[in-house]
Amino acid sequence: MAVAAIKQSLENSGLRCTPQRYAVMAFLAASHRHPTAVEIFEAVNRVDPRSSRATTYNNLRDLVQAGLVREVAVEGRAARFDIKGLRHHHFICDHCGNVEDIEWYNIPRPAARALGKRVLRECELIFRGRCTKCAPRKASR
Amino acid sequence: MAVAAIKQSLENSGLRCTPQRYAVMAFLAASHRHPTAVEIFEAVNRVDPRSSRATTYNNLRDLVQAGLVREVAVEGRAARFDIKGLRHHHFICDHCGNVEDIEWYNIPRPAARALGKRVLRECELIFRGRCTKCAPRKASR
DNA sequence: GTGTTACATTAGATTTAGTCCAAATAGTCT
DNA sequence: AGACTATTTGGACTAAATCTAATGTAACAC
Repeated sequence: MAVAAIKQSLENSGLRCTPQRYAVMAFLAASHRHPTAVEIFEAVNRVDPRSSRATTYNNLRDLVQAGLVREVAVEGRAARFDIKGLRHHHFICDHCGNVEDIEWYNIPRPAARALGKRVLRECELIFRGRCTKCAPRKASR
Repeated sequence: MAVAAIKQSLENSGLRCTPQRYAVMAFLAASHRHPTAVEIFEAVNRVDPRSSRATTYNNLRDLVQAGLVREVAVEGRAARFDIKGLRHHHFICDHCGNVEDIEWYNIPRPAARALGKRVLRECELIFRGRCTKCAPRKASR
């Protein structure tokens, strides 16, 4: 993702493109993993400009709220973050907790009856199992 | 779920049916909501026998590991637990964080190519939006 | 029954993840 | 420049969950 593209999407969302905010976006765009907030905080602080922990969390919250970033909750572990580029599903490794992308494909919506009066915003398919790295080993947890 | 049925499923999983463990299962079986660990802990402690916080967490961990209970991580909130009865999907309310069941229907598996060497254990469909209680109100968070 | 062993429970300290706060700073607009 | 608002900051704080080490309990063999 180019510098200008990040700037653009921040401004389109009514968010200022501050150095700290930009750094979070740039790191997420460059990373193909799904880092935790702490990983993002540390990565940003390895280069200038520095960012405080609170700012990293604030920015992640704002970016999620603006719909630019997705937050993925993982059982028993810290949440992971993911820039919203191509649509995709998620694979969560039972063993190491890493989140990986699975190529998008359409899934049928639930019956209107099953949904009732609920207002559906989005569906998300989550696969669980062993990632490539953890697959060959014997389960140990 | 009957007393005997709970006992049975615990023993089938190689878990002793201790009073504390039983109480967790019984509460989950009786509850149609998806309580958090703290809610379970408090509910169990309103009746005898009491259970410590650590025990509640231990038991939930064991039950999840045994496949009798499902843990649902919710962004920015405590995890919720769910006895594995009828298969179902989940609806998570953006507003109040409550988790509700959506009637099960089959979803297509990902292409073998997309999965690669990963070992798939299960798929889970998560819907997000507003639950019936939160739907009519204007968004406030 | 008694001993042995493995499984469970407990209270409380600890860790981890994340939020809150009030003051300082930096953009943006006119 | 001056006014105004968004943003950042460090540090205190909170909530969720885990760890620890001591104690208790149940099951099985003898």
